[in-house]
Amino acid sequence: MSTRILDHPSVGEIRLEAVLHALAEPVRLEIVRFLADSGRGVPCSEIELAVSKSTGTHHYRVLREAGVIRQVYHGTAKLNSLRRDDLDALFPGLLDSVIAATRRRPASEAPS
Amino acid sequence: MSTRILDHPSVGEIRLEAVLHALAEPVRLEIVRFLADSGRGVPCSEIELAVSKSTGTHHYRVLREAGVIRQVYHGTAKLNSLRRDDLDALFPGLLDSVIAATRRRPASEAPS
DNA sequence: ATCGTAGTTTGACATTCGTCGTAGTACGAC
DNA sequence: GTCGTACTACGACGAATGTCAAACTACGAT
Repeated sequence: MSTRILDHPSVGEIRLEAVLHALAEPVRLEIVRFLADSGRGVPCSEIELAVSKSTGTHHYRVLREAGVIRQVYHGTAKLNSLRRDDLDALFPGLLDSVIAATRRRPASEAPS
Repeated sequence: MSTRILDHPSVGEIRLEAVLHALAEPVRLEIVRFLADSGRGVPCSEIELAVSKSTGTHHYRVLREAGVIRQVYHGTAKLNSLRRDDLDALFPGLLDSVIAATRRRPASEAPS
């Protein structure tokens, strides 16, 4: 059998450092931006990343273990969504400001 | 002679990932919290950190190179201050939410 | 039962990171 | 000048991180 249920940190277990660390990476920031835009559970396969599949899996896990996203299985797909409510309650304004900044500067960009 | 003038990124050079990475570390977060509380140029020696002096220097540099703090020499002391204005302009709400969260959970803490 | 799709796990690797001690530089005071 | 204070620079070290390919598991459909 499988561990089809994924471990998520409870709200009380979410640490600021872990969240910031999770967000401080271009690939993961791209995932967060995408999830913020599409609002609902998105399968990993729908988000095109510039890295291999296993690296993608790794980044999703970092985000989940930091408490940034929620992942639930739905058949063979794994639906990802932002934990907006929890993060907003813990760190009001944090996610909003990061997402807003990410939208202004599309992904990763070179300074002028 | 000396390089008594320190390089700071211009506002346009500040990258979100670098700022988040700089903030995603307990010692650096402690420095930021301290600077936010005391408002003005604070010498490194005034902030007691749980690491050696050379490690402290390293963390100050990471913060400066990410654009989070400004450092200016004043005699032999190096005065540190938050780049609140620049960060607020670039990422409105980000610094505020991080500082607020840091104040709620003193430094680094274990989940319940 | 077979196949394909979706995602994971396991090693491996190079890079970055946080840490330290030691030696060094810059400046003010004496 | 000499001394002390404040901070830096240089290795060095182990730990963590991002990356990949290859082999694997889980599920749905045929």
